[in-house]
Amino acid sequence: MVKQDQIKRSSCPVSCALDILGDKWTLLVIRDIMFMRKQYFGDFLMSPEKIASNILSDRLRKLEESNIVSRQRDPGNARRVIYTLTEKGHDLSPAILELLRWGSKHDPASDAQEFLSQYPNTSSHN
Amino acid sequence: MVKQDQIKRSSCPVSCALDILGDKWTLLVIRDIMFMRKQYFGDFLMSPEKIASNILSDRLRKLEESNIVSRQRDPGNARRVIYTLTEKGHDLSPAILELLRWGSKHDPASDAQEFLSQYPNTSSHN
DNA sequence: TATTTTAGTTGCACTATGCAATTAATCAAT
DNA sequence: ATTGATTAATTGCATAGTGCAACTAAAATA
Repeated sequence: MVKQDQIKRSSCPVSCALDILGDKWTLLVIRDIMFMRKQYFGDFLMSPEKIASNILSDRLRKLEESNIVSRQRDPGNARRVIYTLTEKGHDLSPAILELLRWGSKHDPASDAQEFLSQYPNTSSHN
Repeated sequence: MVKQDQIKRSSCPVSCALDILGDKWTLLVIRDIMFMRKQYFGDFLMSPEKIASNILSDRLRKLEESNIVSRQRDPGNARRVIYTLTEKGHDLSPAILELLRWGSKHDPASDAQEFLSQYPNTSSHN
C-alpha cells in the first residue's frame, strides 16, 4: 500500500485541492468516470495512458476516502465493483473542462477532436 | 537535477495538461505569480506550503521550458531573477480559479477568506 | 576587503511510481 | 463438482521523485 499523506500544507483552497488532486493520475481517473462513462476497474486500465493497476487501486481508494468517488458492488455480478462520482466529484467538471480547454489551445500535440469524439455523452454532466 | 519526463502519455488534452501541471507544486508556483504577485525565487520559498529550493528550481526550469513562465535578470539588481507568466501561463487562471472554488466549497479546512485577503490584486488577471 | 543577499546546487534518506507476476473471489461452462 | 476465465486487486523489486540541510557562487553593500 502506498503511504497516505493526509497533511494539509496550508489553508489555501488551491493547495487543499492539490493535496488531493495534485498528481498525474487522479484527475484522469475522474475524467474517465465523468466523460468516458467508465465505471469498472478494468475500464480504467484500458485508457490510453495505461495506468498501472497498483496506482489505480491506490487512487480509487484515496478518491473514496475523499468522498469524490463512491464504490459499490455490482448487484448483477459480485466480481465487479462500480465506481461512480459523488456530487463533490461531479463538481470537478468545470476544472477538468478548463484543463481540457487549456491543453487543446496550448499543446499542439494534443488532439481534442480525436479525444472528444470518444466521449460517449457529456450532456448530463454540466 | 531531476530527470525530465517529456513523454506524452496520450493525445487527450487533459492528459497533456497534467503531463506538465500534474504534481503538488507546479500550480502553486503559478498561483504565487498570478495572484500573490510574487516574482523572485525567495518569494516562492516563503509561501506557507514551504516548497524546497531544489524542487522550486526544478519546477521553474520546467515551466520555462514549457513556455508558461519567463525568466529574466532584474536590470536594477543582477543577483535577482524575475519570473513572470507568459500568455500561456496567464491562460491558466480559469483552471486555478476553478480549483480554488472547488477547494473552498468542499474542503472545510480550507480558508478562502483568509487566503484571498492576502491577494494583492487580481483585477488584471482575468 | 568582509559581509550579506540571492539563486541556486549537492548529498542523502525517504517516498512514490512502473512493471510483471501473483492472488482471491466469483462466474460460466462442462 | 470441477475447470477455466474474469475481475479487482496485491506483492516484490527496480527506478524515479521529493524533502531536508548544508553548501556554493555571483553580485551588492558596508
